[in-house]
Amino acid sequence: MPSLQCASSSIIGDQAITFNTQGSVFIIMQIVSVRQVLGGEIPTGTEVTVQGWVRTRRDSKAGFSFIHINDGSCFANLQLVADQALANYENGILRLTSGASVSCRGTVVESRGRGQNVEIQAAEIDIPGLVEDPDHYPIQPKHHSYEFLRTVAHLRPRTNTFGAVTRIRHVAARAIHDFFDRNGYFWVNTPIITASDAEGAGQMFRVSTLDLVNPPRTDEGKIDFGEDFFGRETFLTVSGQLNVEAFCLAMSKVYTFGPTFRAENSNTARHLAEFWMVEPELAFADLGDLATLAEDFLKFVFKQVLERCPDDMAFFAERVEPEAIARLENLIDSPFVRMEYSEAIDILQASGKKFEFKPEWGIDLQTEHERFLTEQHCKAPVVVMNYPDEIKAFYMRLNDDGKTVAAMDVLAPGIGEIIGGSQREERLAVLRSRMAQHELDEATYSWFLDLRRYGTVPHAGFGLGFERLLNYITGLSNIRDVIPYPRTPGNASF
RNA sequence: UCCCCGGUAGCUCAGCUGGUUAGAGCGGGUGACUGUUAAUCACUAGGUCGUUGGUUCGAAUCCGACCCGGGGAGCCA
Repeated sequence: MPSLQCASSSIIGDQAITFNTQGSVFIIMQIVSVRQVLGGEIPTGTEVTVQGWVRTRRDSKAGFSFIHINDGSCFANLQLVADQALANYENGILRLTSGASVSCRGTVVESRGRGQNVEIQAAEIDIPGLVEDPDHYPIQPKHHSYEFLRTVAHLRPRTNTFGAVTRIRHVAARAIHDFFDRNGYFWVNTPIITASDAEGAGQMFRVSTLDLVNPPRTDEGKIDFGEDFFGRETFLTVSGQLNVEAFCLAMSKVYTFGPTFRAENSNTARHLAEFWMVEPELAFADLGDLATLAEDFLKFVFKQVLERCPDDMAFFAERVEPEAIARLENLIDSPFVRMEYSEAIDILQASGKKFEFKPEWGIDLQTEHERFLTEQHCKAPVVVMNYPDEIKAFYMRLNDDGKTVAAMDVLAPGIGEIIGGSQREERLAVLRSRMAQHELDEATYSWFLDLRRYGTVPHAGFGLGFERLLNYITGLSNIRDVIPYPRTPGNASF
């Protein structure tokens, strides 16, 4: 609290702290977090209450026990020293096992052991909940496989790994909002329920209140969605882009950040049926502006995570991906590699590598191609720009060459496509002809076409998979390990 | 959805060219010891070997089907 220099008092959660003009701290109520104690915010000699869950307990026959607790506030555990003189020592403290909850009143003291600067000399340890059946409690102080932890998604927040993931996820989300806020973007909450299929970005989940067993039928015997809740077929959104474009052409700089749904039968470490997507859209901008935005954006988020989560990142570097910190630092310091799609194809063809799919102008880049470019050729994230129009969506802007569109993908080592974006086709006539090519019904998109009729401007935007970003930051390789409750084909447990 | 690999104690795994009572480490319990650090040492409990059919005198082990998980691919963020 050194930054607080004038007399003041504040209440944060359950604690009330009063400061005098000299900066001394008087604590009235003293429920504090492990982070505050270990961070040196609480002077030694102060009586406090700390609360959390037991990680390990060790007993000394000299008549006391060491209890390590974690409350999620930070990576590190706090050591409680419990003397046998405590009233519930025999019946309570000696029965503490991993996972039990404790509330401890005690004094912050300098530690007499190594491994921590301070610890709590307990005066009283309340135990709201022991672990029943401790020999079957799944979370032990040892290595667990990620596969196993997914089967206990309700308990894995208690592990080092998932605690770190949760804190980093929070900080990254905050950083995303901060980045856009500082750069004049407005957060637009686009609808979750939608009647339009955004460019066929993927299979959609149907939203309906019809009786599935006996639905109303039209005269032709088809299901009568006119009788459905919204009077038409509706789905969960696969992208907020089309909706946010309308706000872009009024607010200039906007973004969405929310859940997105894809009913694809994708069984990979990179796909979820429910994930969070960030979609900025900026007016009066071209593809180059967009690539710059993507780069600035990623660098800002990475920087924030490194600054605010050093302990968590150190853990991932030590246990998961040795390069986790170094590669973020390198990325922050160096410009992204940008290349034309045509150039990427040339590089792949000249590489002499044997690919399962032969790189040829006109095909979409395969995972093996992306990996070569990011992991071997550039050893850095790569922005590939201007793809053949046949392999990209209808709304992407047709380039003057007539055969490519102003699309870009940001590819990250180990993850593949982390961002996909484009400059949008703002010319009404061109957009209509591209819609015709894609056999899209103009009536469905009439409002989207209006945006080109009434004060159209060049604009561009991208989509970023939030969980893929977290995979890249943490080095965790499976997308199911960076979201609290993963939804994948055949699995909606918890 | 396709290709490959796997499912043995609460967890991580060994055992699998078929053959007595299926093992280890961690975790749990008991005890010893210690300002301890995923402590250490001793003892101990704990398993219908994914499910289901089949081959065989005999199956954790071989074969089929199914379920679940992992890796890779496609689709994409």
